[in-house]
Amino acid sequence: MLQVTEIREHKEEYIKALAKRGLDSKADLEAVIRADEVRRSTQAELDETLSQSNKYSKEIGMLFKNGEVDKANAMKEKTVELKESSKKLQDQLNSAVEEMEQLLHNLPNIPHQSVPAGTDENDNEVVFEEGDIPVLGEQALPHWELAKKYDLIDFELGVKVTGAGFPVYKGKGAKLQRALITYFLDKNTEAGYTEYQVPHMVNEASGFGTGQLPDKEGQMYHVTGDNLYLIPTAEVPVTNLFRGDLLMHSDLPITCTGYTPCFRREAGSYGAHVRGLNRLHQFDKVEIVRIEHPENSYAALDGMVEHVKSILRDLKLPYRILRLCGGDLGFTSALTYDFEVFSTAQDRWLEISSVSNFETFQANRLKLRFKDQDGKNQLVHTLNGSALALPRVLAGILENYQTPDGIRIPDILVPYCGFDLIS
RNA sequence: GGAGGAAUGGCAGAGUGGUCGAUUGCGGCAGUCUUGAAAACUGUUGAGGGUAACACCUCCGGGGGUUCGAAUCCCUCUUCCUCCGCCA
Repeated sequence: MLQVTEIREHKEEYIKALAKRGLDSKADLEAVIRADEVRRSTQAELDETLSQSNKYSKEIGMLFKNGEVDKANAMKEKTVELKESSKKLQDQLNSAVEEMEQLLHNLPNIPHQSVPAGTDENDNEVVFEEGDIPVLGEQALPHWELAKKYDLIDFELGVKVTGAGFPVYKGKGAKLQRALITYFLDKNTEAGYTEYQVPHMVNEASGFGTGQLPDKEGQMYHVTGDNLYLIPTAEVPVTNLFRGDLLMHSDLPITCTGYTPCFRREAGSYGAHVRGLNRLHQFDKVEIVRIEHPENSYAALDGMVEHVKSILRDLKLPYRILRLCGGDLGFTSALTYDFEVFSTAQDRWLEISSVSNFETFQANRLKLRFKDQDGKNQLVHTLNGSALALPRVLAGILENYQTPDGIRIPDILVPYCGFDLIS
């Protein structure tokens, strides 16, 4: 959520920046400023009324104490009118605040200056590319066929038990999955991230805190009986661990990692691009989250990018990094780098990580602040990234590591798997 | 699920209708002492709105009510604790 004071001070810059998202925000921003003006003037009027009635109350108290009952009762009558007008002003204030918040909830984050303008994924900027794309023979198969051939994943069983998009991992497929999770967590904790195991369902306040609600209501599974949401990413429960906190500057940075399954409804997309592991309703992901001093957040973002790079180097997978354009940038993000692995048998890039700086956008909703060196309370910057999302990494490994003898296991994973070939 | 108790500032913990936004301790910050640090001592220190700065207003788990006046009384919701029941 954007901050009103910032909108007031930087209206023109904000309009320009939001235009990179293809958003004409002039009317909305001005409406926010207007609602805020109404809010402030109503508040001032209300304060004045309350101040007057507080004064009367104190005097009445004194009069009673001195036994001047008649005078006190006379003064009571004076407060009647004040009470009525303060009630009316309170109602006016509430509706002004509500109107302002409604508008604010629907405004996305301000893109960082380095974010390129653009309308969709075609306008994303490739900023880095590394790793050799393997040359596979004619007989190379896409991962869903390899999964079937070696009996690693059973999509039909998932359909039977739950529905499409809920795969069942079996045997070496399940073991490889577990190996990846453990390896990612080890890698992240070695880099200083503290491991957390968090709930897989969250309440409404948490969904709001990280920005999934009300914006993406329909994309989360909603447990209506208890009004809880299945998490779409560990970002939600992990970041919300700190909701409402007032930290000390010496507490920063806070760095967390956690493995969770992720649940996404993602309705309305079918066809070749969502086959196999490409898009699922339930998938596994290891997430990293950082809570940073505003001055350090972009250095931290670079650090996260380097960290994810090192994982992909370990796995020896060919990948590239994109800087998302305004049109493809998530609602809450100021700057996002997407990592994509090249899936050789499908001849396409698959997104396996998304690393973002949210600046104060989430912190403002979370009321997550810290006391800075001058003793002032400031909003923190929050960041997160996947390190990594499992299914497409698995797809990349299956496809890129396939040989006529079977699927080789990347060296780094062999100790975690206990085997080096799937045949 | 049943029966009781509780929720107060970053934390701990007083306060049961009228200078209470709240005693005190810890923590934080500043200073004295010290080569420096620790200890000790002194001072300072809740949050939000508002203002050029004051003033002023709001906030004692959330919401509602009683009253001229509520941390304090009433209703309601949530959460936590104790006991009982059920259970991996």
